[in-house]
Amino acid sequence: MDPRIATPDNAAPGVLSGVPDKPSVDGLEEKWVARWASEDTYGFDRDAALQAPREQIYSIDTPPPTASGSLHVGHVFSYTHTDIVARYQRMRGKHVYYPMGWDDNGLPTERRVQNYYGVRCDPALPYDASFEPPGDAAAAKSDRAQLPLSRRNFVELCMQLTEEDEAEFEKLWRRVGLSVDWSNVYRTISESSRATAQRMFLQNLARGEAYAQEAPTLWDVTFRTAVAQAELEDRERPGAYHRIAFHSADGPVFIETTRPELLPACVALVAHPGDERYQPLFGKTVRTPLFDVEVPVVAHRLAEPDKGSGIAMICTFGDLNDVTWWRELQLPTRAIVGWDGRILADPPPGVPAHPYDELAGKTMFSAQARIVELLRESGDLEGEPKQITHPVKFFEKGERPLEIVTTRQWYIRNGGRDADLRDALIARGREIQWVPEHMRHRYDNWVEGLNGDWLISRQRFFGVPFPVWYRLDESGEPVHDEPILAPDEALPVDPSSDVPEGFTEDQRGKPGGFMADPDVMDTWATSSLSPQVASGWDTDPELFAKVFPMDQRPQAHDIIRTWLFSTVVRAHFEHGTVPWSHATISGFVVDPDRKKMSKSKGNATTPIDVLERYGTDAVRWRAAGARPGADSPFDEAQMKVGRRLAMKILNIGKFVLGLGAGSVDLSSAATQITEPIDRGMLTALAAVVDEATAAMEAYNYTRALEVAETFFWSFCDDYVELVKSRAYRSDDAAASAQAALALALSVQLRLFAPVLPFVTEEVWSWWQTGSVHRAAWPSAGELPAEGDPAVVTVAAAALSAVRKAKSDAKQSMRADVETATVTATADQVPLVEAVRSDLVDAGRIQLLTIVPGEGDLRVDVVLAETPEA
RNA sequence: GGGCGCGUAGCUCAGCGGUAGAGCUCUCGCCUUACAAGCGAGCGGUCGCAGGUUCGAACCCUGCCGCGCCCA
Repeated sequence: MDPRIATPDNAAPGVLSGVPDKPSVDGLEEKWVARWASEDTYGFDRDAALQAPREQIYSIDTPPPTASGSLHVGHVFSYTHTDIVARYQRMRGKHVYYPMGWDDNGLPTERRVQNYYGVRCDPALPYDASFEPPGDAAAAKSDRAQLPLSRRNFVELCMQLTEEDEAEFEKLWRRVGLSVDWSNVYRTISESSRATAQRMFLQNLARGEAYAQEAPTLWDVTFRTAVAQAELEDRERPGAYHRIAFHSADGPVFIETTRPELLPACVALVAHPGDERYQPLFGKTVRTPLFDVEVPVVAHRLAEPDKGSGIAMICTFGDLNDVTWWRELQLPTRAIVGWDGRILADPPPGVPAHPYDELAGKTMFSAQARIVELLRESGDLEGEPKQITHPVKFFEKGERPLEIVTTRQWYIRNGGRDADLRDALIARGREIQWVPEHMRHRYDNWVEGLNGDWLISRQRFFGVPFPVWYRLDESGEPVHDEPILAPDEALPVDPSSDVPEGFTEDQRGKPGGFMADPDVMDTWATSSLSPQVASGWDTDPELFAKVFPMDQRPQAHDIIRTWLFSTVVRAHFEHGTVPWSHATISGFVVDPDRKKMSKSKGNATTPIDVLERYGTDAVRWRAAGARPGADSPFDEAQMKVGRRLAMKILNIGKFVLGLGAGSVDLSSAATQITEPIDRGMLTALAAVVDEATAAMEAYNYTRALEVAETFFWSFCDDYVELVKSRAYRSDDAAASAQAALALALSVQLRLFAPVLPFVTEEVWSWWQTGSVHRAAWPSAGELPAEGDPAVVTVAAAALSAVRKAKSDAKQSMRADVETATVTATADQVPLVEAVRSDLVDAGRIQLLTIVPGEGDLRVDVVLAETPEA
């Protein structure tokens, strides 16, 4: 038995057995986490839910945390927000479908495995069944020292490490008190998730919503993978404008460029159609310096007259504008940038071998240096390069500027190239209830700014492969136009080890044989299916029909453009609906400098430490103080306040139950409550219940907590102080107080239960059966409606005035008052009279006089003589 | 450059047309039989600035200034 729990022998007289002598918040997590698990308090009753009407179900599309990462206080806050809502909905009697997922898919896991084991994936290597990871991982930090191993071995390590990580995460989440149904956990890399992702992809493909295309693509040269628009970020980088002369019959035409090394890739010059300076040149041609290639001068609205000389070279491809110009003006392609970010060995057609050979194989940096030398020698560089800083596109996880490389990639349509689809997706956004409301602008903003379809293929290893092979023709070239798709019953497949029907493994990579599609899906392409994966689209259609579209998608605001949007796209195509009715957007926890807390910045606070020092309830209390969508600073002083509230709930519970409230029959309590102040207090509580309920319905858990808490402190400090001596007695007036205390405790424990699950459960367990978390959310109907709350406020004001007199006289609150004269308005006089006896007891007043008067309530106090110290 | 949000007490934030609020901090008290990891009392603000609407503006409107985030 827990030593903190008092046995009947040492329990205080009149206190229920099981109530500890000295309640403590410490140790409650261990006790209740174990009990909730063994009693399956948060289990989802599938059979009952299937019988229930849809509105009796509440389903949550929990964000699967990145298993390879580590959790910080920010995660604890946002997951707590969701849990508060889940607990509330459960208490409202709903079947709460609240699974947990792990995102163990993608680049972060790859990197973690590389660093943890000191290995790297080399897809060319064969599988080694006896492979054991090196024990001494720390020694192998540098890229060169990493041990190469096959893709299958690498993926096995990914699976292994993420499983360990996930076990740790689960332990932490349980300690945080998440009321997740832990029998329902999914992994984004699991067989069923892979099957879902592949099946959904094939559906998209069959309906024409997915397609492959050879096209210029933003390319990270470090990771050697394509990246999507959503993964871009602009960074300010130094650069220089080079003023370069193109040659025409009428003399030189000067352009200014930050990328002179792309000169051999130039296919045209472009100026704005309204730019009078260049009107005469439109439709004519000029010749490039050094290479002497003839290129047209064209007009396009995207050219910026006030940038540089107002005329620019179009290269294939220097930036996204080049891609637009190339596409819209139907220009030729002269690609010179390779997958490794170096200049290709051979010049594009029409470009002379010399001086191209001076650049071939060079990095962009050295190529630029060399071409500047050449231009200077030929006299085509005018003046010195002008240093500037300008925004350059980067992969958000990358360290080198992106290049644009023409590759074959898979895309899903997202409205970036289709106005009708874009409008339909914006309309979907309007069907979603956003919390807070203004977050929908982020969505609209993003969808309206899309400039291409969603690129979903990545040239990586640990992810869901495309379930596709290609036949190889007689010369060994893949026939991309006729992809071989995996049959539905075979999913999930790994085309790099599975063989398509009609072929044998020894035909892999041979002319006349086949090859696998080498790519894996982008992490968002798989996580965009979290509602389908979590709800059993692929595994439990009956359940899926019941819980989808889901009720809530909780997430942070930084991934509205990625996770949220892509989820909407997939549901729109597959189901013709939104994926959920509500999107609840939590803010960040920021450090004292208002910087987002993140592990990479080194300013993250480890949650376990905070949870241990202040207790889970204290941390959850602080989390609940951060309103939906609002960033909130991490401040340890606030945790202490939460801890104090948790302690207070334990203490008031113990006290109230000890006063006799523990033996009150709650079902008939209302009939025993006769004293005006008791009825007034409960009627005030009824209003609090209504307000808290309305706030919770609007997902405003902060407001719900605030009203409950304000009431609670005044309940403890004023009401309980006023009635406690009466409650000690054994007459009808005592019974009234005891019944009121019991009702108030029951209601308040339930109001606090979603935010403070541990202490409320502890106190509940002292006198009730079952879990408070399965009890009904309180309703105003449980409480007397006709009491006058003003009785409590007037009595509290009078008591406060008496306290002030004692405090001013530097006396103990126990000091006797000889006379107290309350001056109150005519309306208030009967109210004060109604609490006369309680007031006299609480204030230790020998003679209380109540007189009518004007203005605010006033109490004139004469303290009794103090005995000489 | 566009969008969104935010500027209220030293700090964190409520309030969003009717006499400026809470918690923390700070100060001064109090062994008070639920709680000293507690309790009581107090100090503290021209509500970013400037106009406007109104009998009345922290709140509504306009324009600035500052901060943050998202997108170009």
